[in-house]
Amino acid sequence: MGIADRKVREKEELTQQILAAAKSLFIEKGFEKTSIRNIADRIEYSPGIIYHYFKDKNEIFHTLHTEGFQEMGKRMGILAAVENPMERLKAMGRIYIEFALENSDMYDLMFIIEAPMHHLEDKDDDCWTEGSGTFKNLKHTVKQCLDKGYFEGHNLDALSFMIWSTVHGMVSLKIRKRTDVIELAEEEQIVEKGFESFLKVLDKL
Amino acid sequence: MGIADRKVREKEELTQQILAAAKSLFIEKGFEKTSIRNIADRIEYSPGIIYHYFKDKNEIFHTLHTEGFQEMGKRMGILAAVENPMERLKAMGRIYIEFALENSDMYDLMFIIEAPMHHLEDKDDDCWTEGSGTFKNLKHTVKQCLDKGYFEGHNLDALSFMIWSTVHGMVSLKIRKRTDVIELAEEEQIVEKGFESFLKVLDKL
DNA sequence: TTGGAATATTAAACACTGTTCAATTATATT
DNA sequence: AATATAATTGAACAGTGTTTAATATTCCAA
Repeated sequence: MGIADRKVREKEELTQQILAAAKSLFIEKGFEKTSIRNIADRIEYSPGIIYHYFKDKNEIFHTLHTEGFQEMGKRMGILAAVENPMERLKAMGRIYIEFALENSDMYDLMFIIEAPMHHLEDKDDDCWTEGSGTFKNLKHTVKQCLDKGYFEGHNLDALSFMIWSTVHGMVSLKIRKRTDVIELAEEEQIVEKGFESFLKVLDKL
Repeated sequence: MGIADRKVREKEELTQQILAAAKSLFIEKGFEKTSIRNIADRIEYSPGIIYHYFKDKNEIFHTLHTEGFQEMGKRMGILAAVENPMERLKAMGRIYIEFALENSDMYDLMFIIEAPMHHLEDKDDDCWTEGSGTFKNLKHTVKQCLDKGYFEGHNLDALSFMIWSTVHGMVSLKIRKRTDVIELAEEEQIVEKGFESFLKVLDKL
């Protein structure tokens, strides 16, 4: 059935074209300001066609969202090699920030943007399964730190959430441009500097 | 000049009506999904009138933004009474979180939303003057802590930014609904629990 | 090779959006 | 009461997401 195969391939190709166009437009103009017509223009098809490949605009976002978590998961993969949980925790933070700043559009999509969370609320999609998987990994590492005697007197859930919040807070303030107004000496490196402070804090715990 | 006075008063009244309607709609539906026609409907005027009171939709946002910082500044006012900088820092965090969760719409407007930062970039409006003022206050308190021997080995700017990021991260994850997907035992109180962890961390520094 | 079925794609339409502006209504002054 | 001024309107423009009937293309069997 070579023909059917080719058709599947062609359909897949257009799907990828739509996703690529949508992604680059989301980066350029943001989710809200990207229109279906914009996407259709870029791939040189009529707007209607998009609704034969995706239910609606949110589903396009949703698909990219999932891809984002997969990319992040891939990057976190190397952490398995790090034996010491404290070192792993620090490396996790570094990779997290690196990913966020290098793919700020994706990060925005994954952790900041408002649009389509309701999509994920009821259905347990792969998407936030990945997402909560990432958080579970963090918790796992924090747990190992606790077991080793670090972070004495801390609650696992609360501490894990706080750690996540710290790195998320830094990158999201940066991404949403709340750092350049704040009159800091080295605004450009503030996230890196902040992360160094974060590492120092971890060492003292 | 009683007539002119009344006219000014009436104009001011309609301005306030527009702002009140816009605010409540922003809370209900969010900034993007609130239309000028929605606002006009609520105050029972035609859409056009709004453009005689505000330059555009962004200016409405901008005005509310400023009000948000004023309200926050007011709340931070009581901190002047707290002598001990460490205690003041903790209280600051508590007030910040309290404000953010009680006025999540405003907080969203002030620190998360993307829309109209370009408005503030060139002009030095009262708005982010207030905003950076809040951060300057934080820095001032952190400085006093450093002077008292706390936070040894830390850089002022970096540590202040990290502290701000931690509280911002917690409330923004909550506001943008990234906490209810994460499968935590007590999701409802996670920000409070996280803040307790934060306080414990401060004590160990 | 051709006819018909299946599929892919389109263009037009619907109800919405922010914004502008000429026309209208209401108010104030002379 | 007539006129000047200010406030308000509603229609229009160009854009949005989405649906759908019509069209174009591709496929397979006769």
